[in-house]
Amino acid sequence: MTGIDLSENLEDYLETILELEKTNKVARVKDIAEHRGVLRGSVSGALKNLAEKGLINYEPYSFITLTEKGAAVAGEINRRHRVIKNFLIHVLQLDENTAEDNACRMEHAMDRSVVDRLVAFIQYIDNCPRTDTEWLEGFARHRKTGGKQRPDCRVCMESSIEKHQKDPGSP
Amino acid sequence: MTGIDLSENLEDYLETILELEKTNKVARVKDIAEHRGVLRGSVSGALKNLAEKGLINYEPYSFITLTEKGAAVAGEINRRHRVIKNFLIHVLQLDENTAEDNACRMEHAMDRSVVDRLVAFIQYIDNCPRTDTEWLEGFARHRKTGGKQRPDCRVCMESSIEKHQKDPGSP
DNA sequence: TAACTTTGTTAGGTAAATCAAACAAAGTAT
DNA sequence: ATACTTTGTTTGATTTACCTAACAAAGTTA
Repeated sequence: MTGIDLSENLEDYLETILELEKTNKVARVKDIAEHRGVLRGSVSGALKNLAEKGLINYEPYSFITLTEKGAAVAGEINRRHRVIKNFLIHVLQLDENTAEDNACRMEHAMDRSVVDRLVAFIQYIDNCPRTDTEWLEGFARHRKTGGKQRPDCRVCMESSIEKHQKDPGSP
Repeated sequence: MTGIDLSENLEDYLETILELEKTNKVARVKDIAEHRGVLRGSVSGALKNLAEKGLINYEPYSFITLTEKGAAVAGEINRRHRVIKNFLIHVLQLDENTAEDNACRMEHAMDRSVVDRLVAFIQYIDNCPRTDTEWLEGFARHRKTGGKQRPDCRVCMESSIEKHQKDPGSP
């Protein structure tokens, strides 16, 4: 889509550079190395590679910034990351760390089309009055009780209908 | 969990061998190579590796089978694959091919804990009368209309309540 | 059983990534 | 400005996974 086929590694480098740009204006080899848990020497090689592909502005010993093209690619990867993490935290109700770690890996494994569908799904959950906060709390309960203990479904659903009548726009 | 840390590649080899065992009783180098889209020479190397790790029964020129340990690992990977694919098809409503391709990649990227949570989520959807077939059809509609055109939510939910009254065990 | 085909192995080479460690450039401080 | 520290680069080795191509074993057929 963005017209570029990068290895997972290079994608991660781009994402790292994007984050460092956000906090520090520019990225430096040392910071990239720390962020990614590799040695500085390893970073230099990757940077040459990204520069050749026209994704970063880079001269030896210079600061590093994303080109327009690089920013587009990094933004797309970052979007995937955020969508997946959001799903893991707010729908699957996983903890922050697990969500972050898994999102980091999943973002390389999922097609754009799948991420888009996940966005639509989250949006549907957010808009349909069936799947409101009560429903999400129900999932937490379901997990904890192993799905054994079923609540009174009629009562549960009617309460959501009432809420939706009062404020059809909320959840 | 299974006490083994394999590369994505070796995981894929194991999974392939499991599938070939199912259809052909044993796996052969040629079939593995075809299945994975690599040359036979590449397979030999991987097999030595898996044999060293005690995951397959393998002597040069012999048939290949999974050891008990190998079958456990392959089974776990295969379970992930099935769960993810099931979610992609039945919840996100993606087509078979997209689901298969993405599941193949995602299975290496997701912790067991996340897959377990996904299982619980699917189970919750299957059991809660709010998220019945009608709700899933609603998602299809929501996507096609871009989420603009909202149905009458009260009517929609009441119809599900009624169905649930008649047959509380169905969805 | 001898010749041919298929299947499996080995050897040597390539491409990512990494590391360790020597080296060079830049930045800082006295 | 010189010495010291930090930061960045380079080189050579290692690992994983692949390929090509030559070779060897097994299976098939006449």
